[in-house]
Amino acid sequence: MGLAKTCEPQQIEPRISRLWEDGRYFTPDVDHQRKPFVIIMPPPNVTGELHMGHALTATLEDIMIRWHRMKGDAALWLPGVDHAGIATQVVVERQLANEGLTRHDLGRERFAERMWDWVAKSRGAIMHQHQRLGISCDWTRERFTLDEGPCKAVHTTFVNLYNKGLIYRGNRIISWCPRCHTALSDLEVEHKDLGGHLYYIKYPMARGKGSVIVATTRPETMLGDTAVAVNPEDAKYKKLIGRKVKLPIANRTIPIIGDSAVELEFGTGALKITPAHDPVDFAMAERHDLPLINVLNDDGTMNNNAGSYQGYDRFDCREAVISQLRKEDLLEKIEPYSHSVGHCNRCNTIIEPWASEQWFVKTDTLARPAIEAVEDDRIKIIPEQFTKVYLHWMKNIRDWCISRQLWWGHPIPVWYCHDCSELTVSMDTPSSCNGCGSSQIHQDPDVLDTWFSSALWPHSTLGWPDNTEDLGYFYPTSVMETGYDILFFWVARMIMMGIENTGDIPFHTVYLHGLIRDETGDKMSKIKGNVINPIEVIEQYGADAIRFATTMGTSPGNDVRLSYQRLEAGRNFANKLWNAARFVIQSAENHPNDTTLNPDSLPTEDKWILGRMERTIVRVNELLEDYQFGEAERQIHDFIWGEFCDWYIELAKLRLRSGTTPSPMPVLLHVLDTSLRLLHPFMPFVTEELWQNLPSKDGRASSIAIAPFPIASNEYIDPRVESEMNVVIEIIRGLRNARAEHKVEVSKWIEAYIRADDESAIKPHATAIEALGKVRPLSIQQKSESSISTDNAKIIVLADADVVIPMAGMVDVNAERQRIKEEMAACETQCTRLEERLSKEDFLSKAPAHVIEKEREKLVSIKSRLEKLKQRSSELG
RNA sequence: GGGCGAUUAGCUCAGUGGUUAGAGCGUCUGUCUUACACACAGAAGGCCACAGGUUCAAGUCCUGUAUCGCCCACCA
Repeated sequence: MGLAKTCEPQQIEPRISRLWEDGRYFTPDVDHQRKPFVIIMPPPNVTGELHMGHALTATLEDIMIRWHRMKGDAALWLPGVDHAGIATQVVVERQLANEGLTRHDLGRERFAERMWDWVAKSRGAIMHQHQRLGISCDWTRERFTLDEGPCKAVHTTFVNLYNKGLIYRGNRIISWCPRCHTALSDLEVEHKDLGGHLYYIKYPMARGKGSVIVATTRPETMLGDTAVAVNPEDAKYKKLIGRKVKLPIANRTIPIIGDSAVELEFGTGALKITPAHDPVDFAMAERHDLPLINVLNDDGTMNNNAGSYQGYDRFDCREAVISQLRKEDLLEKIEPYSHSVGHCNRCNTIIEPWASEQWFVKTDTLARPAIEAVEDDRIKIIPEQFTKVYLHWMKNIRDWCISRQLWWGHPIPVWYCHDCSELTVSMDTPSSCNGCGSSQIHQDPDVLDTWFSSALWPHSTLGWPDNTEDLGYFYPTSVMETGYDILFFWVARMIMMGIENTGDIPFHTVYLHGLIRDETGDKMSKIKGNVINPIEVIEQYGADAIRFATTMGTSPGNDVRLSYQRLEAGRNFANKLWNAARFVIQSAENHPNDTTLNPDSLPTEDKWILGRMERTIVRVNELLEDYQFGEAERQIHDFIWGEFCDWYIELAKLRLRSGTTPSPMPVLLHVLDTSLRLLHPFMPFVTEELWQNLPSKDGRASSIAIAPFPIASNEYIDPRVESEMNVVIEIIRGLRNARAEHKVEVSKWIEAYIRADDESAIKPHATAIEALGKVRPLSIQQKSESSISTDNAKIIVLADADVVIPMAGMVDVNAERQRIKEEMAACETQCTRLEERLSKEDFLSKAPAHVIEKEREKLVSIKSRLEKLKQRSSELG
């Protein structure tokens, strides 16, 4: 049974997946004889389906892992999924909403059951979708952030950091999402410039006349004001410090304080202070010992501190306050004002700064070694420009709010006592208070930020805090490959926590890829409807095509615009390879005895393709070492399509048909086999399927996935062979060019003469030139035996040989004269330029010898060409 | 307000100091030539954003400018 005429991924992929699964090729053993190469996969959220970003991540990581596995390393790629706190809770809450329920209707326990039902479904779906991409990770080691092991790691870390004073609880300003009902870290707040207003409000002096005018963008927060601040250097207000103003609407009296944080130039120079709802004000309140008045509920409505506005939504309250102020003639003016407003990065709701009791990680101590690790190059970031970004963030890091008011996540291992103020922080559930021994204790109801467990991922997945064999062998890991958008969220925190927990860096290299965008450069989003679903694409174009489309020709850190054209290009390349292989395999069936490659008697084209392949292998290995996957892939693509298929196979066909010896069969098979192995990390399915169909299987690995990656021997790299073949290729191109230019019918055979300086270099290729240039007969002449009639001849001048094709009635001698004239002019210009360069003292003394030599050779060849052009020109008269 | 990136063919992008700057897609001309029309053959198409500088040599390094994009930042 032969191969299908077209590459059909839908037929191939399931079969190959099974082959890999049955072979257990992707589960490495701890083997101290071998070098480990380890990637811990960024765990996708258990929110549901994979998107294109995951496909890109998976592809890049698979390229690295497959390459190292083929090189003989113990390649471990550990997959997993993330419980993804808010994101997943939102998904399940939305399902409940469809049933007319909220999580409160169910209660914590039943809600947790729903969550785990969802996880079971989603976790399997993610694994299945990943497998369809053909990725070679070790599913036996798959982890979930809420598995027992990672949970133990989380608790251990929390307890350790608490005991070291690096985790603390405090009443501080945090960003609050009124829709998610939870605190967020600074990173989870997205700042967007919004067109708003700046409201100028009069605060009348408590005693005497006059007022102080303050400017604010959020007038509703004035209900929580506890002071007005001015700059002590401000001549205008200096004398007011210490006096009091009457807070309108609330009818409280609040002091005027002096603080240098107030900008003289901004607004009116007087600042209303709302410590419970603004970070700057909060800091100022701490300095001046001002009271905090919280006026907001957790859902963004006003609380009982807002007096008559209690129950108002914050934005309705703003309107109401403004109209009341207007009534009282306390609104000086309203100016349009564009400013940056924080939004929840999950639900896009405008966040509120809100003073509340939360847990924090003290980051400065943790950041120091994380900075050093990157500065002294123990951790290398690719592309390099992100090193600066990382260091800048790390050096300005602020404490990390880790408590979330959600029901889904790692519970905080802290218990409060009803009878005393002592906290019990413990790995295991305690039965009594550490301080007074009371059994009246209850656990903190909050959970940890999802990124807290993610920060431990590289070591928690390998078994930490237990001293497992995997941890000892596979940690530190090799490469952390992820998107640049989570450099701070994840990478930075993994470095801090990895060093803190294990004393060692979590990975040696950080490879950051760009974002997948649509063909117009927009981010893909469900709302915009421009999402390309990877599974649909796999079904339509095949997994190899999607892998090709997302990585071919891309470079680290740069965004990828994905289009259907790119996907088609991937599919087309797979099909091209498929058919080339099909040709080779079928030919091998017809020539079963031509199997041994004899290096001593190879024709030029054999040596040429082997040499070109070796060059490709050298280059590809260099590029892979250097994390230039897109460029490596392009090199392989260009070699397979542009050299192997376009030239070598075409030349080989002629020899196969005529039965010439030596047969090209061994070279065809060798180049195909090597090409498949070179390409395998990039396009695993089609290469495996074809490799399984290669005729000789003696002593070979059972899967291309564990076959050796090609290494160049440099045996066949020979510039003389390359230049000889280049002449042949140029002659053939010239002939085809001439035919096309003169619209000679494809079926028509024409005569041609080649005038060559070195007849012996061309003679062996005469048959090839005849066949591929479709000329017959072809005569090769010494340069001296000139004088070919030009009246009815079309003349083509080639680099190192002249080709003369007599074609009665088809010649335009004038056009040819013109062409030659133009080419001569171009040659002369270049000649002059080269002569100038070669006469410059500086060039000769400073440029490296091989560059000078090259320029000299170039000059010689151009001069000889010029000679030929002159001769031709004179023949034409 | 700081920082980073981009600017190369009609479009999307490679190009990591050294020939005449490349690829895919698109366009135009031919061709179903026994591996492949998801293909083959050929062609057209570039002041490498702009201005200076360094260098024997610059798309590539430096400085500045412009446009676009991104990240960070507590001026209400």
